Amino acid sequence: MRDASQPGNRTQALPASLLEWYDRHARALPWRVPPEDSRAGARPDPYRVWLSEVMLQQTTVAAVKDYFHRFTTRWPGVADLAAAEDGDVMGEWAGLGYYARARNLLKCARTVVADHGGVFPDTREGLLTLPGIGPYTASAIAAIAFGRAETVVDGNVERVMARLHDIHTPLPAAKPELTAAAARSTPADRPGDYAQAVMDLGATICTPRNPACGICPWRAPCQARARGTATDLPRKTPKKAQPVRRGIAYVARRADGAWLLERRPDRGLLGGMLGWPGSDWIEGAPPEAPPVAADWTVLGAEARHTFTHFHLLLEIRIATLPHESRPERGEFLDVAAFRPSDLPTVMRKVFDLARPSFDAVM
DNA sequence: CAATCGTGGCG
DNA sequence: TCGCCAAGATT
Repeated sequence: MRDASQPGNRTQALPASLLEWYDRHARALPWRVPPEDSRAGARPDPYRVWLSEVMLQQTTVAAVKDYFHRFTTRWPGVADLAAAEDGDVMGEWAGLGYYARARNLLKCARTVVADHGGVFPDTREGLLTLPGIGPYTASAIAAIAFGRAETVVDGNVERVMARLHDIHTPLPAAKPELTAAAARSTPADRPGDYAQAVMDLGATICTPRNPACGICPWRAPCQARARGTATDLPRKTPKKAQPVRRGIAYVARRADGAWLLERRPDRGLLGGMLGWPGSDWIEGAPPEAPPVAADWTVLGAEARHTFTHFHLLLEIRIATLPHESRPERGEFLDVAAFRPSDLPTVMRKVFDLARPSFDAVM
């Protein structure tokens, strides 16, 4: 019997067995066409595929679902999104994280409308020219929305390939090797379903911890399972410890109830998002940085938050301001215009800690 | 290539 | 409590 995982085996037994599994176990998702419809030639809306793939970058399906529904309800097509106000899109994205994605989402929508007649390019190469669309997303859209036989490599595919072929090279150095392995088993038929099948497999069976090898459709050809190395793969280069940074956030309310907020610059951490005026976040003592001269009260509780590469401890100071107050930084948002849900999570934490103190007085 | 860039869940 | 992890892109 031949080993189906060996390169050079062109029987395509690997995609066939996985697609058979996918036909029975595909998860129903709002941006997805069911496998039976897909086999009949149906394809999903490229706009919805693009939006879902951008939202899913480094983000779980569970976290994305509500955001996807709100975005597609408010902006049903790419032209609707392209015409949206920046602040509305950033506010709708608030809480999902990696806010450069939202900035690039808008740039991309506007480019598609302005330079492509409102129609997404239907090739990987064409898609790669658009903001926020990298190697993974370009291949995913080309395969899923346009039926092109592109190789889709995300974290799931890397893990599945590392185990299937028992590859011990640590990531990210192993990336080319894993991509080559994935390319060898990408089928010309149903490439979009195949890509989603590998990702479903990685998300539900070939999981990072406690993989369910016993019920895996690829248990027979899997070399890591045969050698007992599955849970050790893929190997990764160790990452360094995260430092603690400290800062001060200033929460102020005017006598008429308006809140003092600030739009952050379009680059860097939380770029383009609404937030409370504050100091820089640094290791060591946080610098004073009040947006306006006032009688600032130090709040007892601090906001704690962990970002990708540091922990943050935010001291909170609050003040009520007179009508004639003219802050050096930030702008007043009246009660009707301020939605706490427009804030990124760290800023919403600050708000939740500070608000009771205002409720008591106002 | 390595660093930057969020958040929530889970063992 | 903590580290790891999730359908990565950009610089």
